[in-house]
Amino acid sequence: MSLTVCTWNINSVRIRLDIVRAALERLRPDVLCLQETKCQDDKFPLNAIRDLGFPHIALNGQKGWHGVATFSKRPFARIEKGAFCGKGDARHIAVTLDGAHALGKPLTIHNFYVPAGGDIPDPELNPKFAHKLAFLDEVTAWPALKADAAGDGHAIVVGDLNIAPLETDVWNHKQLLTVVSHTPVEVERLGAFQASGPWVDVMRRFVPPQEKLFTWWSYRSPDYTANDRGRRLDHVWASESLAPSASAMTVLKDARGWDKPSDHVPVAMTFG
DNA sequence: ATGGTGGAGAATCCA
Repeated sequence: MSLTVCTWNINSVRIRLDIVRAALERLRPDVLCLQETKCQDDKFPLNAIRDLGFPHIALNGQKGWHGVATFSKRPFARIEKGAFCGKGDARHIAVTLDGAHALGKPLTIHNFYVPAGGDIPDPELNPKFAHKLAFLDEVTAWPALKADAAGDGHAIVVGDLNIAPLETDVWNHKQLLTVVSHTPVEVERLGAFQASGPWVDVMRRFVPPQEKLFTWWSYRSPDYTANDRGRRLDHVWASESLAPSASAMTVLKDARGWDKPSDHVPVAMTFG
């Protein structure tokens, strides 16, 4: 008995239902967390998702951009939507499964879409970068999240965190030190967020920090396989109580080469 | 130093 959680920045859920189906057939998750759904809740393809075997659907969407959604084979005992930085941005949803599953305890899954931060890595010059840092600070200080990490149940943080923290999380560490997603100030903020749980970076239990590991390849390159210029922007963190149960991981790199791909690929983590 | 591509949704804005 096990439980698999998958996270994927889908970059528009409505135009990629076919590859959502394909990824589900490959990964067979119990829970799928999507980011960048780019879909208002009242326009969400609920029936298509139910037909894929996910009767329980939690939405936090908005028109045009951002948006997160979590689908589950098991019912939700609780759904919570965080609002950060005084904005109405749809960048978080948390669901709690009761203890009637393989892990035997209530499980809360936080699904995040952290602001990308624009192009200039200076909060004085670039309000988007300032927003990214402020968002991370607010999440780090969020009492509900810390309580989940330290609570009696299990907890997971997944999502597009838009930061590649390790040297091996980017194709060229030195070259990307000044590129938003890998700058020291962001990496420090992400580290503070991770330490606030504390949360365990379970992906790196399967691929050691000495080895490169990517989940995103830019659209702005004609061939994503050329020189493998990727970054690890998507993450799975587990509470300390849950981390030892992580038993398998798949980064579905093939998905970057599918028809009409997202620029991110799905990451599936099995527990138990 | 720049531009490269892709989605939303109606001109750019965002990634």
